Amino acid sequence: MATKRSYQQYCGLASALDVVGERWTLLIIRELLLGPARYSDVLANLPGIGTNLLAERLKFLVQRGVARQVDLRGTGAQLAYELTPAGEELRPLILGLTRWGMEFVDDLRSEDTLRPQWGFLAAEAMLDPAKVSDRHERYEFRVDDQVFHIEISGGRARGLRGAAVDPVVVAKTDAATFVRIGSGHLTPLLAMLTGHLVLEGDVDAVLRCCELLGLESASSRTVASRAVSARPASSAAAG
Amino acid sequence: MATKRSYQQYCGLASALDVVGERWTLLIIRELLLGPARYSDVLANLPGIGTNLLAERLKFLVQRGVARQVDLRGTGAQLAYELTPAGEELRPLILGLTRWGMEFVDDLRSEDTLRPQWGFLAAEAMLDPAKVSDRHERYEFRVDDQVFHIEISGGRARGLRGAAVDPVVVAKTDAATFVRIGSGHLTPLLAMLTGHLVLEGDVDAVLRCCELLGLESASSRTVASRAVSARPASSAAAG
DNA sequence: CAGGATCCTAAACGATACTG
DNA sequence: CAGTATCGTTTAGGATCCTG
Repeated sequence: MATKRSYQQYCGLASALDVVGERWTLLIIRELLLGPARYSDVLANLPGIGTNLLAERLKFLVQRGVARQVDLRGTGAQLAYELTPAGEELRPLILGLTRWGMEFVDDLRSEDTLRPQWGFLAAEAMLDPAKVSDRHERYEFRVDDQVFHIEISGGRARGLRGAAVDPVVVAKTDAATFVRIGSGHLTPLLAMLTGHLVLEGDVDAVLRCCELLGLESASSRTVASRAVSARPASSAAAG
Repeated sequence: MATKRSYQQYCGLASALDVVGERWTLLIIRELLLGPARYSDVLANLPGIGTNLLAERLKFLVQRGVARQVDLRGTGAQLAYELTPAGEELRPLILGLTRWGMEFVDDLRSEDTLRPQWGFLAAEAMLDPAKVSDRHERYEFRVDDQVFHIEISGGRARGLRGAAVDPVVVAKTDAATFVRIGSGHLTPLLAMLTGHLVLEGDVDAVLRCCELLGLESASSRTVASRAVSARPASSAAAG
């Protein structure tokens, strides 16, 4: 039994951390932010967590009203976990942390776990609300086998899973390249030149898309300015 | 030596948690959000952390560029830690977590740690940017020995430490009452009636202030609606 | 006052084995 | 598939003492 450890501070932050501050918990919630997921799906995306720990965390999150179990048996799928509204409220915070953490992403090591669906969260995190154009258009992303898109409408942008209807930009890439670009280790230009990124669509639309995501599409200033925080050299290329 | 454990995931969130996801780390940063603090100040506000762990965490945060050491000797004070710009970027996220965690604040237990300066963060977290009036005015709070205020100006609200110039509202209370009100265990009205809160100033200004902080000044709906998420019964009253 | 060294305990980890 | 139970190993957490 988990002898629930608490900070025992009369403070909102400490209480929040008593609920979601333990190791693995926010990563579990990240998985659920992508939609309902089965126990084994979550387990597969969190190498090293151990079955008992995952079960305990999920149970605790359900108990605290952050997640709930849904029984989809009958619809083809079976048991799954999903976030409650209280859990969904963490989305902007987790996206903010994701964005903040981009600065600390080192270049890919061989032992790193990588899942294409994380690209969806990365894209959501990178969206700059202040840079949304007033057009109505969609940018589609195909990261390995995952397809998602960003919809611009009414001056607001939002990320959606699945293919876009009539996208003005389609970007095809692999998960490693996607995160490399997001973390500033690679520019879209360089990724295209090395064949890791294929961009289709109107040039101006591509530029708007890069702008929206805070990417310097052509120059390499991004790499230069971010390199300060990390290592001296790096080796690229991945399978 | 701390054999830094990492999630080893190529993802912004995992990287963020590798930096600030360990136990105590965000609470240390909370302390630094209130301004530069000495080692022993932080230690005093985090009962149970252990000196070596605090030293290790601080060292790690400095190493990762989230905090830095400042030498204030000569100005009367001495060595202190403060946040770097990268650390300051966590402010909205930590305030968001603080707000989110308010729902999970149980009523005060005798063993809970409580610091009046946390009220400042709580107030900052409760500020609803959508409910800022277009006036120019200041609300002052005196929580035990701590004084801070909220300044409304140009349609924006911000929290500031210290006394306000010409405040339209002055609220005097103790730290426990302050957090109780913020977490919905108590209404301002009830706190006044029991003598734990003294409000001075124009009635309309008080109402605007409550509105800004998301407080139902008169009704008890707040308590009723929040009670659902927690316990079946509760015993109030404390010293 | 700042923080290093030590020691012990309590968790987390990872593997495996088991159950409805 | 969705967990529970157990166990050996590792690591973090916490208390205490010590030093510059």
